[in-house]
This record gives sequence, structure tokens and C-alpha cells, in this order.
Amino acid sequence: MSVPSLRARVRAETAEEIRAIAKRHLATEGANLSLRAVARDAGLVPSALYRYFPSRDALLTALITDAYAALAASAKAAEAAVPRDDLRARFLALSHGVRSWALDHPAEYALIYGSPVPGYAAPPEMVGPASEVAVTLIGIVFDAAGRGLRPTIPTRPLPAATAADLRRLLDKSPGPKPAWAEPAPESVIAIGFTLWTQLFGLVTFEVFGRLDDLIDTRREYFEHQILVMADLAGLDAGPAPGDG
Amino acid sequence: MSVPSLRARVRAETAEEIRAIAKRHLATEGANLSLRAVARDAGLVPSALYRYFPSRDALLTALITDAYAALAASAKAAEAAVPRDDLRARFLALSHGVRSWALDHPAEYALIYGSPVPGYAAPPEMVGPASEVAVTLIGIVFDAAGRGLRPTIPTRPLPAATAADLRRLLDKSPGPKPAWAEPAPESVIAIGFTLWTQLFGLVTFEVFGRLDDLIDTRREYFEHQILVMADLAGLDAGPAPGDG
DNA sequence: CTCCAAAAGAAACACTGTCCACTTACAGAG
DNA sequence: CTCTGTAAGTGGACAGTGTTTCTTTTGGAG
Repeated sequence: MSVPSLRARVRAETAEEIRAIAKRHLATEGANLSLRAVARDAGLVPSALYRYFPSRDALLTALITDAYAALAASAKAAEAAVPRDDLRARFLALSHGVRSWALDHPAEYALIYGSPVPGYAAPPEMVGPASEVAVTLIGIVFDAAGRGLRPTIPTRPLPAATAADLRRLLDKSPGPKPAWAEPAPESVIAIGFTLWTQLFGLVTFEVFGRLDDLIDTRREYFEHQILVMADLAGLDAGPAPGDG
Repeated sequence: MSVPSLRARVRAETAEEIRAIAKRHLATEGANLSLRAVARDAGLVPSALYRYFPSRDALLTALITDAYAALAASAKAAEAAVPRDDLRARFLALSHGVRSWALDHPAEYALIYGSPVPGYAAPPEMVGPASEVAVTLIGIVFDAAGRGLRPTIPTRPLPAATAADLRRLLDKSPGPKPAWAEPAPESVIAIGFTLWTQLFGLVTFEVFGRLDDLIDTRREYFEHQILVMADLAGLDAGPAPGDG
């Protein structure tokens, strides 16, 4: 079992090629992915595809997994390339990372952030990849809170029930707990959710054409709206370089 | 031509029944609407349906039009039931109107705010119904600006190009122009777009299941996030009643 | 070399949207 | 009233789909 057999390797290769072809079809044809068409392009008979994916939905699921991973990779790479002190720049980079991947892969983006597919229920192992961007974003607002940055708006008190929801979420998540007491971590998460919603709202509107005939300067508009949210959350540049 | 002929009346009736059946199918089956299944339920042979809708996409378009109208009706009715002085309550009512309709009609909501259908391009006569909610929302922030309400955050200057976009939009829109000079109407529109994006971002996340296992107290969470945006925009209750 | 299991193929089934030729039924003209 | 043109509805076909079953080929292990 040390080295995978030739059969196993060529099998993995074929599966990978099928995924690639399916992604190409998705990009050109749109959401209606035809199993038979990708089989044709793969030089296979339709039923042969069932040796690799038990159903069309399974192939779709594989593409969804890949899409989540690729989106998160784009977003996290952009965010990681920025000095960690500069909270505002980290949020901006993360946002642009999400947006640019989405614009480059609109069909795949629609697959993960568009209408849920009818009978499809996300397998439990998908919640990780699916929430990577949100987790990274929450990490930024947590860092900000840890550094004493405060929202520019007086923090609106959370409804008690929702605060309990968010606290439960915090307790369930791994990693060290926040060390500060003020503001309450729940309200920091709530602000993170605000940014998260706005970020994907902006991207979804742009990718799905809701800005057509309204906004021509897409990138400027996006950046402006993101910066407004950074203002709202009180995300600010860190101390001048050479301070630590 | 004064009174429609019997043939015309029964024809309109049949078309309406087809739409109703299609909506029922949409609600139960999800997005994959089968023309043949609709025809079966209507007691018709599949090809007979083509006397009423030239294609499946045309039927879909009819449903989309209805959905836009119904959503706008729900939102505007809720908004209109609130004293016009109370900008915050108007925004809150509009938001709840959008949310409750979306939750009651998730499949129809997905049709209009989910992934765009592959080959489909919205006909020009759809831009009106499609933007009714946004127009109403912009109306609220305009009213607020006219009454001297200001965002709680210092207004971030718009990028010049985007400001031009928004000004063009304002010039193109009918109705009286805003009478105040400060803040610039463009930045008021920009704030309206912020609220618009957040509103539909919140609703879409909830309807599409992105809040599953995260937030149980959906309504409280939604209202909190909406109120945060009202805070941001500086929407406030009007003067005490009996002031005008 | 033999044998077995994996991979690929062939064919069928039940669907789908769409088109075409044909029949039926009705509204209006003479 | 009859005649006629048009609209509505029927039946059948076509190409395409996802999926299953059975069969054939083929590659690797003993």
C-alpha cells in the first residue's frame, strides 16, 4: 500500500480529469451540467462515469467542495499577504480575494452561494470548507477587539436569545477563547456576521448581474462599500511599523 | 373590444391556472420545474401548453414577474402601514416584509434572488418590478436626508467614478430631485445601496440555509442586524406625534 | 498462464423540452 | 342559417437527459 498501484493512479487521474471537464462545462454552459456531455468530452460512455461518481449529484458535490476550497484559498492567500497589524487591510484583502475569485468563476460561485440545489443536503464534512472565509473574517474582528479597536457606532445590545446563540457558537468552536471582557465576544461575532453578510451580499449582487445598468465602476464601488463596513466595525490600521 | 370574448376569457383563465399550478410545483418540487408535470396537473397534453407559453423559459419568466410583484407588494404594504415620520420603523417594516415573503415562498425567492438561470436575460420591462424594493428603500434614506438625519459614521467620500455612476442614476430616475445640498445625494444613494445589499444578504443567507446550525433565533438576529444598519444610516424615529 | 475484479461498453427505461401534422370547436362574415 | 378561418387541443415524434442492468474487455496478482 506504500505506493499506489498503477490502476489506482490512473483511476485518480481519470476522476480528476472528469472534475476538470465538468468545471469547464460549468464555466461555459452555465449551471445545467450534463453528465452525458462531460462523458463525451472525457471519451467515455455515460455509464462509465458511474464508476467514478455514484450520481450526478455526487459529481456536483465534488465540484462544490472544490469551489469552497478554491474560494477560501483565494481569500486566505490575499489576507495572509498583508501585515497582521493592519486589520483594515486584512479585511479589504480578504474581500477582494473573495470577489476576484467569484468574478473569475461565476458558475462555481453560483454553485456554492446561489440557489441551493433541490434535493441536495450538504454532507457534514462540508461545513468546514464552507465556513473558512467566515472564520477568517471573524478572526480579523477578534484580533481587532483584542487590540482594543471598537466599532464607531455605539454597540447595539444583542437580543438575549441571539446572544445565547452566538455564545453557544463560540463555546463550540475550537481554539483559545478571547481574553478580553469588553466588548462581549458575542457582540464581536455579531459584527463579524454583519461584515460577512455584506461581503457576500456585495459579491453575489455583482456576480449575479444585479448591478447591471446601475454601477459601472464595480471595483471602486465594491471597495467603497467594504470600507464603509470597515469603518462601521472600527477596523483600523495597526500601529506605525517598527512599533512592536 | 369593450368586453373580451368568451374565448379570450377562458384563455386568460387557463393561463392563470397554469401559472398557479407551476407555482405549486415550484413550492413543492423545488427549482426543477417540469413542463410536462405542469401540463399533467392542468389536464393538458404537453404540447398544448405551448399555446400559452412559447417555451419553458417563458413560463419561468412569467413566474419571475409574479414573484417580483408579490415580493414588492409584501414589502411596500408593510412599509406603508407605518407613520412616514418614523424612518427607522419604515425601514424595519420594509425589511420584515421582504423577509417574511421570502420565507413563505423560498422557491420563488430563489428564482429571483438566486443563481441566474443559464440562458435567461431579463426582459427590459422587468427592471421596474425588479427594483421596486430598492426604490422604496432609497426613498426612505432620501426622506431621512431631507429631514436632516445624518449617518452616525462620518460619511466616507465616494470614489469620483462611482459618484458619477450614482449621479447618472439619479439624473435618469424620474420624480423630483432632492432639494438639499448636504450631504451629496450620491452618498445618500450609496448608503441606500449599503442597506439594500445587507437586507437581501441577510434574507438570502437565511432562506438558503446558510444560518443553519449557526443561528436559531432567526427573527431576532435579523432584526438586530437590520437595526445595526439603521444605526449606521442614522435612520431615526421622527418627531413626537402631533408635531407637524 | 490463469483467474478475478475493476473498468468500460451497449442497450434499455423513464423522463425531459420542443416541434409538427392533424383534428376539433368556436366566433364572426355573408 | 351556413360557411370559413382561426384558435385550442391531440398524438406522435425527435433529440436529449440521468440511471440501471447486463455484457465485454482488460489489467494486475497469484
